[in-house]
This record gives sequence, structure tokens and C-alpha cells, in this order.
Amino acid sequence: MPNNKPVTMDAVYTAPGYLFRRMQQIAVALFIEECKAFDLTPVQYAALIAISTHPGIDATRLSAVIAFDRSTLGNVIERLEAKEFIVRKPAPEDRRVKLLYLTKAGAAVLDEIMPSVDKAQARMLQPLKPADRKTLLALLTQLVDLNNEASRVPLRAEDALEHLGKSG
Amino acid sequence: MPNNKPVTMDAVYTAPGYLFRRMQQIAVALFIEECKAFDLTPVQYAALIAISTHPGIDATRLSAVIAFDRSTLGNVIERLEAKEFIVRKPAPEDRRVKLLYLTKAGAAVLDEIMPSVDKAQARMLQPLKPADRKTLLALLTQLVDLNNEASRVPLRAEDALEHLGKSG
DNA sequence: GCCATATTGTCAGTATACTGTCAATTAAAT
DNA sequence: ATTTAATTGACAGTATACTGACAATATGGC
Repeated sequence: MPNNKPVTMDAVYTAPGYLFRRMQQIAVALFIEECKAFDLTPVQYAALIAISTHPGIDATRLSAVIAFDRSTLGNVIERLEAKEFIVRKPAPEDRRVKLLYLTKAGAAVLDEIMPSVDKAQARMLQPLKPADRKTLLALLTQLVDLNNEASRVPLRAEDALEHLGKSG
Repeated sequence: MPNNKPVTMDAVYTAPGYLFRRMQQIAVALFIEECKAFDLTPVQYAALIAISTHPGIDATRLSAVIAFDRSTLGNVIERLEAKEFIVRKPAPEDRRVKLLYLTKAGAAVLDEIMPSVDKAQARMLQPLKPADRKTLLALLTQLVDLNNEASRVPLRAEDALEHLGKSG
């Protein structure tokens, strides 16, 4: 037997899932606003950073390093390639794989966008008191980590991927 | 002059924006998993709740009550109508407006899905200690509220909309 | 009453996200 | 070595999200 309680909007407003969705939208809006001078979305920025720190990574491993869906990432890579921020080169030892590298333009945009990204990230938490910012960030980091396996694409950090290297 | 610091993945992993995105994806995954018996997404659920608590609301005001984009909501409403969980009726006093009402099936699915939604919401925070759950939820609620105007579609709760009533 | 303005729903275009599938290719089993 | 498995990038289909535009309709100033 289901419930008989009157339904109010609190069923939505106080649900963590709703708050996470809302906060994510706010985060994207702030990122776009701060970084509108650069032709980069938050997802594209994360992908660029990962390619920058892992030159020659392939799409599947990139997906694990930033925890983005492999299908989605295909389109992201396409757009980054169209903007000439990255190049795709076929891997010599495995003809299925295409390796990803930053171009000069990609490295440049990454270098230049950093201050704006930092500003956007700061603005997201700015309304809170400094101590609360720290607390929230710590709890959020913890929660994302502990819920890692609950997402379709769990994060597999660099270390966990090294043994998958082609010539290891 | 931009920076010269070596870029690591921490530029991504520790950014609040990245953590919010990740947590939102986890939240959706848990919702879908718990509610797979019901043909409802998180967004559709929120819309249904709002229509349930505001029978005869129109799409624009619905968008303000759940803080979802008006364009996006059009498609959501379409799908809810296709599933016959809601109906759209033209407003008699304003021929631009279409009023939204729950169907019997819509009310039924809302009633039945509640326990699963609650379970999903609980699972999102479960990895944290109970005290930490409270803290995170409180800070998150605060942050979303204080950042309300930063999002493209700020939340306008019921109260703020009452004076817009047709026959007020 | 007429005209500038605002509102409403809709649509086209772009960008995440996820599910499921597929061909090509590689690796593993025996 | 040949069959079987798994992996890789790609694709089709669905569902959010946002931008910008549009026609139909209402509303306000005058």
C-alpha cells in the first residue's frame, strides 16, 4: 500500500538528486559565463587537460580518466578536433586505436583559459563562508569517491591505467 | 602572462564544477536503477510532482517552479503526455496558454514510485556518516539558494508566482 | 482603438549523457 | 592455428540542457 501523505514541492526541493542537478546547472552557467572568450565547454576543458597530462592517450582510456561516457566522448573529441585543439593519430601497434595529442593551439588555449576557469570555480562556492566551502568540498569529494562504482563510467585514475600501456 | 605551473589532473578532480557534474551523473544513475520499474526519469518525476501540487499550471510557470529550461520542458511535457501521465487543456481566458493536469495514471505512478525515489535519494548520501549527510545537504541547499540567480532559470517558488494567477 | 511591447508555446541548432549495437581488430583458449 | 572473447571506435536512438528565433496572442501607453 503506497502512502497517503499530501505531496508538496519539498519532495523535490529537499531531494539531494534535485540539488545536485541544480548545482550542476549553476556550475555550467558560471563556467560558460567566465570562459565565453574561449571556445571551450566544461567537458571539453576536462578532456583537454587529460590529453595534456596524458599525451597519446586513446579515447577509451580518456573516458576512464575523466569518467565520461565513451559514446559521449566520441563527439567531444570530434569537436575538439574540428577546433584544431587536438589531433588523432592511428596507433602503429593497434589498428583499432587512435591516439590523442594536443596541438599548439590546444596547449595555448589551455594555458590562457586557466585563470577564467579558476574564477568560475571560485564563484560557485563564493556564497558560502570560507570554512563552509572547505567542508562542502571535502564532503563532496568524499561522496563522489565513495559512490564511484555507482556511476556508469567509474573513474579510473592514471595509476589504475598504467598497466594497460601498450609497451609496458 | 599565463602560468607556468605543470598541469595535473588535480586541476579537474578538485574543481567543484567537476565534482558537481560527477555527483549529478551518479544521482541520475541511482534514480534510474531504483525506478526502472516505472517509466519515469528524474526530470519527468519532478515535473509530475509540480503538476500534481499545481493542477492547471502552464508550461512557463512550471519551468519557474522546478527551475528547468522552458525549451527543455516542452519536450519533457510532450513525453509525459505521450505516456498519458498528463493532459494539456487550452486555457479559456488566454489562447496562448495550455494548462497541465495529471491523469489518473499519472497520479497512480506518482503514488507508486515514491518509495523507490526515496530509496534512490537515500543511496546517494548513504556512503557518508549520518552527521555528514546532514551537513552536506544543508550546505548544498544553502549554496543552490544563494546561487539561484546565477542559473539561466532561477527557481521561483509557488509563492512568487501566485500574483501571476489568471483570476487573482 | 492603435501601436509598441511582452508573453506563450514552439522550433532549429548545438552539446552533453546514456543504452544498445556493430564491424574491425586483437587477444585468449585450447 | 582456429575458434572464441574482448576491445575499440563508431553509430543510432532517446533524454536532458541551453541559445536564439518565431508566430500567435495579450497587454500597456497614449
